[in-house]
Amino acid sequence: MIKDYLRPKISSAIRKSKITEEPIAPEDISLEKPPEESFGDFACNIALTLAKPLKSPPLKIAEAILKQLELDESKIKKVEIAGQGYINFFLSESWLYQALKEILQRDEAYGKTNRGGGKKAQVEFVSANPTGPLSVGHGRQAIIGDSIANLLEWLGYKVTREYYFNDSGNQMKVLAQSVFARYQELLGHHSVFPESGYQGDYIRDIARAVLEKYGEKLNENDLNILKETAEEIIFNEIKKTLERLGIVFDVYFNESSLYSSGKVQEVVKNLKEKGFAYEREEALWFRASAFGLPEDRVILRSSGEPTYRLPDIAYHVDKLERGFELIVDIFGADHQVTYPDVLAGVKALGLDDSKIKVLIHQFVILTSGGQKVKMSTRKATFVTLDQLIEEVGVEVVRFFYLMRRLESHLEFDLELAKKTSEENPVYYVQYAHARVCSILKYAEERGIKRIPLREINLELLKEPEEIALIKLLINFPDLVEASAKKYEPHRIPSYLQEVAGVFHNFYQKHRVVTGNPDLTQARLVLVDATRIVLKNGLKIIGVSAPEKM
RNA sequence: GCGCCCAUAGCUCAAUGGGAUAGAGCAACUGCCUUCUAAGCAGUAGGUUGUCCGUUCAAGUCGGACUGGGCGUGCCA
Repeated sequence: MIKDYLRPKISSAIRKSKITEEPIAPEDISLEKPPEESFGDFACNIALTLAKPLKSPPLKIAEAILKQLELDESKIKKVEIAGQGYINFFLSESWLYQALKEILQRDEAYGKTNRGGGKKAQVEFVSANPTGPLSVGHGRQAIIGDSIANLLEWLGYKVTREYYFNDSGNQMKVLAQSVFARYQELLGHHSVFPESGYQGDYIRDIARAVLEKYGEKLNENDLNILKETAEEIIFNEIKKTLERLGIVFDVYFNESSLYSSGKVQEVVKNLKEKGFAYEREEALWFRASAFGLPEDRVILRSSGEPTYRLPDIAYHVDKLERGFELIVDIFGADHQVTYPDVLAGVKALGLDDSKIKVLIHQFVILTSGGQKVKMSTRKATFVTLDQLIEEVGVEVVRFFYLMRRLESHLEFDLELAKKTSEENPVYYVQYAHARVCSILKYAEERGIKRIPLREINLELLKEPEEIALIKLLINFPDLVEASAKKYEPHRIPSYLQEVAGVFHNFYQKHRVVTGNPDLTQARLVLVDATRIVLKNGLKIIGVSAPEKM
């Protein structure tokens, strides 16, 4: 990549110019895309940032650096000082053509790097307890999580997708009671629906399934059977929904296994031994305050039952023990407060909490006719993810959720989603891919044989639209790496839209299959490269790349 | 009260470790299909980036105060 070439060059030019005593490390040199084409392909602001500490005008510094720059003309054709002291670099065409070739050579692997070095990473997401179908809220997390997992894979990590759930808590008890109440209703018995019970219709379906399987003989002592049946049915639904979205988890981790394996008990013991747990008012407290947190927290209630923090700590200890070098937790905004305790707990046990990266995404705000609706599984005031998929399709759902930053509060209206789905940018990108494929097919049908890459004269690609497209395409690996490192999957859809736009623009102005066979060959390379980038980009975000639309 | 997140075009959102003239899509308006897919292209219009201070050569981006919204703040998960 060109930045990897330029940074050391600039760094060494600074050293040679002797304008500063402290050397500037290559990675500290910022290279960005200038706002305008006439400013070149990369702009470096180092002279501006050095101006202050060196007490020297930026233009003078820039000139001093420029004098010492030794660049290969086959890579950089021109360097200019502009504005208040920017150093602007202009890529040479030969470099562009070389990079373009690389796209075709690497094909489906284009954009993949090995910076992760095959290290084990884990992404935990969704992790909804099986109390009801997934809602449009869960959908956001499911798609963000899956895409981040994809990105890490493209970065060269070996990724495990994991779903953590708890089927022994109070929620599941209430679920069983809710099913029992509906079961009684089916039998025509008088029943009292639990006050905080799950009101969704799916509970009635489960009750019917229970009735079919176990007959009329169940009573309130059989809550466990009801729970297990409900859990099985709901989990199957959840898995089906996820599969429809193309999401498959490697591990479903049950919290209760942390008790049966003794991990939870071990955490308690270790915390006590290290002096980070103490008893007060018959409860066991974790000394979170020792890690800069505002207050200590209860981990074992006076009743002897653990709070959620304890198994969460044990779970993360388990993750680390499984050898993950990178652990990504994706939570909704409601978990904001809990994770610092968990990280502190991990640290208290002498483990490396820096391997754990917690990503908090903001909620989906559900509206109906302009009115905000509070989404609640218990009250069944939610739109299911299945409903949404039904209405607008998997492609739109995935793209829709990914276009936004994690911090963005996503306002969601099913009616609006239906209406705007037809205008969804996902089709814009897919259409570009279909168009590309159609051109390649047309060329093939016309009997145009693709000749070996090394025999093609790419220098014929010199129209501004062609150069613009090449420059954008070769930026793909950089983009993938940046979005992976920063956990910002929304950059991918945004970039793909840009690629589609620049391609459409090129298409409009120039014919690919022309009377000039050499030019045709060169343009087919460009079109093929576009196909590869679009396809690979869509793959990362889990959207199909249709060859026809 | 306290903590975290957000506020950018009429609407939904972008803006790559502060960087040069804040960009797309939708909606509105004007053009472009005998030629590789018009689910497309070109163009017009739309903005004091919630308000006020501050830091900086440079602020949508960093800091502070305020306004409005979301989520939390439990020996519930």
